[in-house]
Amino acid sequence: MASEHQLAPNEIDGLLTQFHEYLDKKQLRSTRQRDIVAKTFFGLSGHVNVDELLAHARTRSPKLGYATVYRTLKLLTECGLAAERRFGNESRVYEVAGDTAHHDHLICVECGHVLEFENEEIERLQDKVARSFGFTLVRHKLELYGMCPRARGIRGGSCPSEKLSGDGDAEAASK
Amino acid sequence: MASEHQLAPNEIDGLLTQFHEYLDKKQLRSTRQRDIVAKTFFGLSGHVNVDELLAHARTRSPKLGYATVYRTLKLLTECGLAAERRFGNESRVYEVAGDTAHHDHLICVECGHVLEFENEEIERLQDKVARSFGFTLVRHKLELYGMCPRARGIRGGSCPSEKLSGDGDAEAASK
DNA sequence: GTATCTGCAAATCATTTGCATTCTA
DNA sequence: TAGAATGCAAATGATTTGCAGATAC
Repeated sequence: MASEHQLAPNEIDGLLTQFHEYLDKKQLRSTRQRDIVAKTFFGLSGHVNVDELLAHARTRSPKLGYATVYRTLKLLTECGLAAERRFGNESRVYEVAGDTAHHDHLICVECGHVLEFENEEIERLQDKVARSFGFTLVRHKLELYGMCPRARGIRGGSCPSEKLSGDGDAEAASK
Repeated sequence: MASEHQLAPNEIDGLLTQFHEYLDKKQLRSTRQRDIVAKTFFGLSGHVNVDELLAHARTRSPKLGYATVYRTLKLLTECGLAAERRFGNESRVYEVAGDTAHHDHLICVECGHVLEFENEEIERLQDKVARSFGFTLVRHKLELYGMCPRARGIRGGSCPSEKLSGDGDAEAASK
């Protein structure tokens, strides 16, 4: 999918430690399942949906259920290690925190493929706007919806915008 | 709600005409219910959710059902007269098209109140980014989440950010 | 030991769909 | 009149919740 790099094992451990610290602080318990869900999540890249995460996590803990995954993702989101996203009408996907801070999304309205980009200047302006209203910016969500070059020409045809993203990954047929 | 102005009757009629043209073009039928839903929608300002819209529309057509409202909103969205939004985990709300073109949202993470803003410069940059990927920008969604001044000081207290927006409308207790 | 967590199944919520009936072109 | 739209109710899909048993502290 988009432009994410797998995290290195030591990075994963770092995030897991942060998770544990959060659990401690909130006097919640550190359990085998929570660790599995968290580590599995950190090990995945890009936009992770609940089904995917559950499937992967079940290789380590077969009886794991949706409820636990949802509950754990909620915790991860609370402590900032995961970020929820929703594109168009799709259902939720989650991203690992590290990525989160500084990238936004460019979505092809024809083929649905999602690219990621960063733009310091836009971020700066966002901050400025927020401050002008007296707000302290916590996070933001910017999604650009457009037509990729192919889609614009060949309306109705397939729209392999991923060919443009430089990470050659054929997931456009999804959904 | 945010900073919307009620549309004038002639503006509403204009939009309704556009809707009819779209229906024509698609060879769909113009019906009493569709008109009622559309006009009711155009007459509401700000972020309209389906329940609200249904409730209002039922004053004119009591047996109107959810299905029709959803189906009509889908049409309105297709032809660009409505825009779907989704903030955080809330369910969908719709905005009338006119508004849509050039404003984005600033949301207080404490009190949930939503302000609107416009920023030409950000728009320009968005366009630039999209073009740099070869995309033609169709629409965008920018949401800034932050803490309003009161919330930052008085954590846990109420967060009447609407007091700042200059349109003195007390809907913060919503949700 | 006790409060918290898990896993299951049942519940909920928003949205969509099937179908008999009603209406528009 | 034929094809499309409505309104109801039932279906769906995603997410949440209740609860009995398992587990962490």
